Amino acid sequence: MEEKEARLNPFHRIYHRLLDYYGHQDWWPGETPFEVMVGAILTQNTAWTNVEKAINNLKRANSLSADQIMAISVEELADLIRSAGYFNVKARRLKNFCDWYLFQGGYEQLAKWPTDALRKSLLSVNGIGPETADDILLYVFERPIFVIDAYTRRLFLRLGLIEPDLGYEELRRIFESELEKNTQLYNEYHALIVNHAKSFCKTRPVCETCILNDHCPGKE
DNA sequence: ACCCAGGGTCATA
DNA sequence: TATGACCATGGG
Repeated sequence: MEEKEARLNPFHRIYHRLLDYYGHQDWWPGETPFEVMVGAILTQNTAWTNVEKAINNLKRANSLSADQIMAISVEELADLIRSAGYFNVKARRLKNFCDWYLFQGGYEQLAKWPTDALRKSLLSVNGIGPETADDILLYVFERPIFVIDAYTRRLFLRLGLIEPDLGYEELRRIFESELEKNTQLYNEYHALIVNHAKSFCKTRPVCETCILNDHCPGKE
């Protein structure tokens, strides 16, 4: 390994290895900010492929807007997002979110908010927890917030870089203090972690930590 | 048939 | 504050 890489802390080193291996991810998938926000709610504990179908249904029904989601019944909405799982819960969550979103004046108004206030307000919506809020803050409002998900936790635990029993906010604080506060960096990093988790033992002939850790047990 | 997926809420102790 | 039950589809 080059001398340059050796100077980086582990959190930077893993980032560069992932980026070298998988390349630029161009996240979040979605054509509009609103679509990204809907996707963030629909993908809660759910495979993305199931979310894509739900979003396509909403598009085909001309319902992928806050106004339309508020206009149709919760049953109708649940039917459209059926493939995303938890459809009754998520239909209510989408309505809760759209109600909040419209009341706050939509994207242009929300974009003016300071990050702390915006995060608190997002978390006040029933159905939006820390990870969903941070997806929206990072990928829609382009704030330097590091998203912690189950993959991040698992990977860095296996790499021996974090303790097992840290809470969401504690982990976020660690990542945000180990890395410079940079929206593009956090955007790419989270996307790389998710991509890595999906492909490490399926399409790639390596175990999860092989390409990231010089002492990976899977390397024999 | 089983396991997991880009979580979050609510009831209970 | 800390667990556990619950939500539910679709692919491996």
